[in-house]
Amino acid sequence: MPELPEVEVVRQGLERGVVGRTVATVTVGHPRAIRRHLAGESDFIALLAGRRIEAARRRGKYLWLPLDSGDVLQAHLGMSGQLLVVPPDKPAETHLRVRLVFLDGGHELRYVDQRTFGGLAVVASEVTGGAGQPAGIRHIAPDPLDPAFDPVAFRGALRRRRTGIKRALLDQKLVSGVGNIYADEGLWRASLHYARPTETLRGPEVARLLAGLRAVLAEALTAGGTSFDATYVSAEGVSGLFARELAVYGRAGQPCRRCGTPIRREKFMNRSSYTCPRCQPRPRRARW
DNA sequence: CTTCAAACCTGTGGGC
DNA sequence: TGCCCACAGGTTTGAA
Repeated sequence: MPELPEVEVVRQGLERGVVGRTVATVTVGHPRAIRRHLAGESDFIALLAGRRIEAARRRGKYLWLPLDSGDVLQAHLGMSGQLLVVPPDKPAETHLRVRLVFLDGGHELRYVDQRTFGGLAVVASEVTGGAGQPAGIRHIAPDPLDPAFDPVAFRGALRRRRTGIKRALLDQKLVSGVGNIYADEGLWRASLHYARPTETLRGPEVARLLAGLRAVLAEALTAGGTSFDATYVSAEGVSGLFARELAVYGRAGQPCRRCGTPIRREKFMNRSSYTCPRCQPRPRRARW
């Protein structure tokens, strides 16, 4: 669901809404939402109660809140997760899974998730990580907008792969934050087909792809993210406006914004891929 | 080690 | 109205 722009919008909302505040009580409404917290519900609650939230951080699609205990509250929104900062008297959402009440009696932090693919966990922060990065997400690569992102390493890693370019873009170990929407949008901007074998990519093509990804991610972030419905909203419940800027995603049959050819939708990796048949011709050697 | 399909969930919308 | 299928922005798992 949420990709880099949407998750970053949530992070910014958490920075405004919960950083500097101290947790009073925690309620877990669905055990599946904290299944990654292996020690269980009572341990999860005990590690949060009385702790002050020091910051709101993100890597790729992962979020975490460093606590004054040295632990971090880690979150992944999965396909349908939301972290909402709402008044305590607001009625419970249908899929409310976890509720954090604060000592100051102000707005609560609620984890709401229809499908529960995402969830929360309290984990020890990585000692050597510097920024207190959770140990469990060390394998997540920097995102294309991160100063730590290394384009040379990215190109090398791509060339060593034996798969199609879109599959590689969705692999968070290579580059993070990119999901189905922004992979399709980035590939369209670079005029590359999703089934292009990674090992055949030339240097300029990788540079074009990276530039396309960076541009679309930055523009989407400025617009507050992509939101087709009320599932993808900021911590304050606001929908982003980037859906109307999309070039290919969800635009099957509509004219390509570059050449007018109707956008094509295909099933790929158990999901949909959108391409312009003219701007992004299928490579002779296709791989997926 | 890499690659890939299936599984994990709940809900919505379209066709009949 | 109801039923059934396809589909939804992600990650993990296990098999090959």
